[in-house]
Amino acid sequence: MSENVGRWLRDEIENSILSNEFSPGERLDETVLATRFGVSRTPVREALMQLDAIGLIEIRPRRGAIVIDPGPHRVYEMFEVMAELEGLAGSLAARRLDEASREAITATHSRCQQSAAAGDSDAYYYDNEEFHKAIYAAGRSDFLEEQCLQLHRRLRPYRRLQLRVRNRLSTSFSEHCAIVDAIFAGDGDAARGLLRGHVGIQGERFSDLVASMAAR
Amino acid sequence: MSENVGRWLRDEIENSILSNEFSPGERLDETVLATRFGVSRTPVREALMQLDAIGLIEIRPRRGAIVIDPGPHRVYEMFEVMAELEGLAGSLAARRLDEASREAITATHSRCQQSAAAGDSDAYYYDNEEFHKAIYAAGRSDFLEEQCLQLHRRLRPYRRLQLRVRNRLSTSFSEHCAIVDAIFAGDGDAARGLLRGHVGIQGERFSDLVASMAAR
DNA sequence: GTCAACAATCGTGTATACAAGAATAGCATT
DNA sequence: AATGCTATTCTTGTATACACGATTGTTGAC
Repeated sequence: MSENVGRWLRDEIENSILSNEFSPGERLDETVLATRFGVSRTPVREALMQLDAIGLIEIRPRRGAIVIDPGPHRVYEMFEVMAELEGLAGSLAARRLDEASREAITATHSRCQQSAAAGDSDAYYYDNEEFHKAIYAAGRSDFLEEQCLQLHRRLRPYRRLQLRVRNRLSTSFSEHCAIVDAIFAGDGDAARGLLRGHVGIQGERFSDLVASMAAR
Repeated sequence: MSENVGRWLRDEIENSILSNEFSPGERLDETVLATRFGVSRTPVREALMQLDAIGLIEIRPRRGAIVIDPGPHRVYEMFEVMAELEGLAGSLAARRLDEASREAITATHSRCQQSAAAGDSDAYYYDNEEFHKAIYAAGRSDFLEEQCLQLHRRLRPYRRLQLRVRNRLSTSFSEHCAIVDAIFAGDGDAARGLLRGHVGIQGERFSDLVASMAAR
């Protein structure tokens, strides 16, 4: 547990939302949360205010907090921005690559290879995250890295849904290969384009997403 | 004043920070703020938590809140991301332009022309903001628009500093012209590239920024 | 004279009490 | 029976009280 209850609650509730324990549209009652976590309403309120500021919930004055439901279209927009940011990170990584980042990317990439070969979708889900985080870090822009990590978190549930789509696993890995090649070759523009394509969800992948969102 | 004191305070303190009334590194004492605004500590704390979540201040547990000092390098990184996001907005705008957005861009653009011609740097500062906001809106992506607006806000003080640089006003406006042409021509890639160049601060413009930041 | 330890003070973190607005249910009236 | 009004209840918003940790100042020892 974090140093103060407020932050701990924020993380706790945030996770509950991102893992769909609190469904979109659901009302978050301060008193209920307070008793549930065995604290007073004060830290609960502070956690909620932060989640509101981040954009995970909406606090309607005098009417309580509800979990925001992004809806397919907004999720698409979020992936669109994510693709752009990752593209930037990739292009920076290609230009600024140092030994440590190179090793981190290689390591996570080969772990992806293993889980892809094993067809282990859960393992790949985790390794894939680490691979992308290695690229964010390799970009050597603290601000960009933070923005990427934040959006990455918010998109986590939908990414998980996506991996369930047939063949997505091997497709994803071969895209990773091309990305790694571009970055290691120092080709920023190529890395940017490949990452944009890899992260963005166009065409039928969007309908896959909509379908899997509706299926929950 | 907003519906509840907490939000009002958040906006109030946020503005005070962005307008440099609270300098970076300054300690924000809850009690002092509470008495200053004539409220209790509770809404002050809620406002501070939100500003912490946004990234404007840092709350160190049991040690109070301080205004974050981005420092030249981090500001550069923020402009880098801003450039990327605006580039995306521009490319979307070029593809999705409708009549209303076209008119909004035209209107704000011509207002920029007037203040640039008049050499009125303060007026240009304002009109420039509206011009960029018109492009965000024209992209027709709510999420992207929100992200752009938020970053735009945070970069506001530095943008103002930049305009003080010699000749920046007319240079800026001629760049606007090219951007408008590209968007109206439906050339997304061109719009993206031009906006990236317009917003980003490379080369000597970065040293201009550092110099003006140090001069404060 | 300097450094360390202890005490006092100040400020944050949490709980609780109180006030005010929103939702709801019951009653009356048409 | 349906609709509108009122009263009650429930939840949020704000204030205040209390506790605990951090900071700082003072005193004593080396």
